[in-house]
Amino acid sequence: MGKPPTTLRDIAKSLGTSIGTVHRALHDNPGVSAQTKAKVLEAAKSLGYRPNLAARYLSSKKTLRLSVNTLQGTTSFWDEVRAGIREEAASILLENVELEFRTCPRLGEGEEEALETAIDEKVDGIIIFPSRPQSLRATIRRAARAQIPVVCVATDAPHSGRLGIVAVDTLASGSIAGDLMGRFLGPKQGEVAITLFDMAITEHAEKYSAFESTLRSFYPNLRLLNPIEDHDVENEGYCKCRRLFDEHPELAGIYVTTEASIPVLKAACDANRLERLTIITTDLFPDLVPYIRSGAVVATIYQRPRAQGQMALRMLYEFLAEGGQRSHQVALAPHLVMRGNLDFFLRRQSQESIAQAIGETSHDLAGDFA
Amino acid sequence: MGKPPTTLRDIAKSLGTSIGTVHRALHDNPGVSAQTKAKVLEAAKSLGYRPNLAARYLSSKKTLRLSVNTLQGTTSFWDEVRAGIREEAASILLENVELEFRTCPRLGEGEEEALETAIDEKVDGIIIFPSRPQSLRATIRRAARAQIPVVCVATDAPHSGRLGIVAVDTLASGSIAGDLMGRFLGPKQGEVAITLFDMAITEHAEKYSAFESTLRSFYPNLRLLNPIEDHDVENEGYCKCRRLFDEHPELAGIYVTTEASIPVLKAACDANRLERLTIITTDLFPDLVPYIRSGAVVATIYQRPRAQGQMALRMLYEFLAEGGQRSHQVALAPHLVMRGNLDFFLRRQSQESIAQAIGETSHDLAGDFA
DNA sequence: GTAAGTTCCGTTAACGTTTACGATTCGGGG
DNA sequence: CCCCGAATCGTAAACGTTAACGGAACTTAC
Repeated sequence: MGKPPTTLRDIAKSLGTSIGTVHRALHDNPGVSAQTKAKVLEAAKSLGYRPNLAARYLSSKKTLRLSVNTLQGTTSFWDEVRAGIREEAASILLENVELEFRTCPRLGEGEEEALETAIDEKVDGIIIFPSRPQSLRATIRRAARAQIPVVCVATDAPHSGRLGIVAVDTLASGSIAGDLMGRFLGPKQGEVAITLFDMAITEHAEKYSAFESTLRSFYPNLRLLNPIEDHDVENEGYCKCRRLFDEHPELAGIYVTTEASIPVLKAACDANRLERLTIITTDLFPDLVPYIRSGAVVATIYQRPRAQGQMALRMLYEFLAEGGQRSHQVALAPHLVMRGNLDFFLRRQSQESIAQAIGETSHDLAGDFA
Repeated sequence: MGKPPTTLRDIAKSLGTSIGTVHRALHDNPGVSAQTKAKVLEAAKSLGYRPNLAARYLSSKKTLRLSVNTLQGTTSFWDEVRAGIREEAASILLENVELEFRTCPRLGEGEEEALETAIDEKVDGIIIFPSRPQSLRATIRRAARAQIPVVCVATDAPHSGRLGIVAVDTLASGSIAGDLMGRFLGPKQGEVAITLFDMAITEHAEKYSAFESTLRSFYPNLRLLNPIEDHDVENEGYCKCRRLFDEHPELAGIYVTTEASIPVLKAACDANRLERLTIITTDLFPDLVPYIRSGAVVATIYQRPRAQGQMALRMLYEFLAEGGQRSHQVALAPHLVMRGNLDFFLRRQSQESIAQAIGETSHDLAGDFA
């Protein structure tokens, strides 16, 4: 418990060599024979050496450059993600991170190029939203080979060699939506629909599957229609939903998983179905607020963009700082927003943007500590 | 942007004095005249001096001793809180915190003494659950006067000079419960009950008020009965509920805010009312699981004990490390657990306890955050 | 056989802060 | 006048790591 930690000097003394050699060996810098290097590594392990980060930072003072490759976005989702990243970066005591934001204007537009320039400029780590996971896989691999850790946020890029992933738990999201839908609609027979971005994206397929399986096992009176894909194109979502409403005049509920929920709501409004539909949406942004307040949207599943950003930065930083042994799979629980607690979440968001406008992290007014 | 930060030496040079004097002045150590001290402080401010934490830690290597004064508890709630604290402490890169746990066996039993010994032993900071806020107020004041920051968790101790408070948002909890209750019960007339610990505790009174106001504004068909207080006494909760069920045979729903929800459920079971009641509970622990799985409890509002612990430790540490300017009022959004997403939360908890049994911090599905 | 180049390794000065110790002044009591 | 203590300040050695430099040994090339 109270043993002083082993230092480079301890290792050097135990081997009868010098501090410089030990340092070179541990960082496989050139200038040390394979034999002594092996000895050093062994001694380090057996003595339980762990680098003193304070000393390291003090000595080298090199800052970590992190690239944040995300989306402009049509809602405030990605602004919140970036705010979370900034906030977490600011709360690091050793102030040794520098953020570089590379923001794509539209879905998939130039995301590969942005990632490539980040790699070429030799940043120390990358946080990325891989909107087209399969087309980015090769480039993420390239980063991994260049020893640049990549953390995915919101969407995973499987088999890409990425370091980790932060996202909302799809199972929890889909099944809470299913549970609520089932309870809200009651025991009558009925049809339920779901809209999503694209079944080819793992997260969306999983949400669908969780929603479907919850309905099937607990609410067999409800029949789930085939999923509607909108590919984040406003018109596509609107048109498909209009047709859906025409073809299914008895539709009882709809779960909108897509980021672009407004077109769906517009379609429901234009089809004069807003009142008779039980609508559950995803995320929270200004345009959605009136629908929630009026009760047209009974609930929305908030994906906690800020927490996603915070966790992503934290994961990356811990890895870079100490070779982080923490989990690299973070699945956040979604939040449920309804009329009653809507103000709580709005207050939060606005507090954040005010604080951001002031330029620093949020201050406290009620601190009566001397 | 790229300016090197100002150091003690910079201040000393600008005043033509020495580094030692500057240091003494900044820490109001004895041995420096009032005049030069003022000059140093002014120069420090005007040069924008901020201490280099890495150097400070490297040089002094004193560790922060933090006392964690919580409850044994009848559920796993407080175990989770402590796990969150431990986890967050372990993730601090400079490993300079030492935790001392002072755990009271029962509610309010010896909590004042525990706090006093923590103060007397001159710990650097305290995380506390003030189960009887008013009776602890004086002692917390004493800590504040002794320059020991105190962070309250789960319950606030107002006007006590405490540094900060971490808790679940009562407004969000109470009103989401109200919203769900209203939607679940539908448009029929009906009576709804609520149980809580004690209306004298701010948090519980606020939850009641939020629940009540949500019902009143959105679901006027539901009538809320007077709150039932159980004071965390098993028998009291059970008996009062039995009487409630006898006197209100048409009761439609009940919101159980108390930590001890099992007695209430037992009462409902013994009164043969489990199926006809819509029950919303609080928190998540093993004994509650079968009720949720069977559908007897439609939903439970999870207070995120782990996140509360994490945030509390973080708040305390940031204050001690850098004089933390962050907000000292953290209100967490509660999580909603239902049949569908129950497994997600159970997986989380069990993984945590496995990791804890192994002896270190959680290596997997790391947590909930912010 | 010397100059130059390699390969390996030891030494040392930083980094910014804390802390212990030494130096200087000034007043006053002997 | 000398000594002592108090008050105020300067100096220097740590803390553990990095990075640059220099030296020794040993090869290769002329």
